[in-house]
Amino acid sequence: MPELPEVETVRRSFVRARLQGPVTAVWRSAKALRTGNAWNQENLQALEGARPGKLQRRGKFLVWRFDTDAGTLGWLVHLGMSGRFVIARPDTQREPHTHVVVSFEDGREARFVDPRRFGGMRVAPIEQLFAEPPLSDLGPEPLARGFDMACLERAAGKSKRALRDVLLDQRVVAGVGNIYANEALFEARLHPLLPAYRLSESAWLRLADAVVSVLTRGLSNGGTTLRDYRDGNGRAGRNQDALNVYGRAGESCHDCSAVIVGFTLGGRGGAFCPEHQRRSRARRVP
DNA sequence: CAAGAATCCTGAATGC
DNA sequence: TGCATTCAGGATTCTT
Repeated sequence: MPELPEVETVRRSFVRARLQGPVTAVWRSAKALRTGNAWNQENLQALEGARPGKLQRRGKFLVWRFDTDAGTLGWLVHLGMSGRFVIARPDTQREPHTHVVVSFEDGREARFVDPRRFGGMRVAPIEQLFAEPPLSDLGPEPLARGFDMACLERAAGKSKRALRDVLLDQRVVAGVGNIYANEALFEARLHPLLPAYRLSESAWLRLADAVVSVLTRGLSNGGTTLRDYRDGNGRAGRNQDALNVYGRAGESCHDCSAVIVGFTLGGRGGAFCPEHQRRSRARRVP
C-alpha cells in the first residue's frame, strides 16, 4: 500500500522521466474508481492540450500542475491500496486493470493501473484543488521543516484513541499509513494500542522522531513492496527487508528475539514486539 | 464530538 | 481438483 515514501518515490521517477507536453490524448476505462468519494470527480478531458509542469506530493497524494491558456490545472492522484502510476511507451501492452492513460507529445504516456480501484483522481483549477478536501484537511508534512512533537501533541494529545490510529489519521500527520505507523511505534518503543493522552513529553518526542526516521529510511530504500507497489518505472522497493514488526507476527524480534504479536483494531491489522513495546513501564515478573 | 462500523473492490489465501 | 468463502486495507460516510 503506497504511503509517503512510496508516493514520493513515484513522484521522483516521474520528475526524472521529464515527460514533454502538451497532452495529446486522454483515455479512460469504463470502470469507475472509488465511488462514493465526493472529491473523486475526474474531469480528465480538461488535460487535453495542457502542458505538464511541476509535480508535487502532499501526504499520499500526487498533485501534477498543467498549464492551459485558461490557467493552471492540478491533476490530483491517489493510489489507494493497489494503485500504480507508471511511465510507458504506447506500443507496450497495457497491464490488466489499466484505468487511465494520458498521452504526451513526446510519445510516452502516464498510466494509472489499479486492480482494486481504491484509488481516486480529480482535475481542477490548482487553487481550488488545494482549498478543498481532501488536500485542505491534511495535517503537516512529516518530512518538511517545522514538523515536530508539538504537531502531534497539539492534534492528539488529549485523544483517547490508540496511537496506531492517531498516526493513521491524515489530519494529524499526512502520509503515514499502516506499515510506517507500526514501524514508527516500534522505533519509539510505544505500544500501538496505548491511548494517546497517556503519553509523556519524552514519549511524544520519541514518536515524532520515529515517524521521521522510518519514513526517511523507507524513502531511501525506494519504498516498501509487499505486493502491488512499484515506482514510475515499474520497479519494486527494497524497504520490505527493513521492516521490524509490520507483517512479522509470529516471527521473532530482530532486537530481542521475543515473538512479534499481531493484533486487529478497527478492521486493520498491526504488530508489535511485546518486550520493546509494553503498555506500562512495569516489568513483567518472570 | 468522538469512536466504531460499514462501504467500496479484487486477488490471494484458505476451507471443505 | 475445484468451487466457495474469507480477508486485507485508505479514506469517507454513516451510526451509535
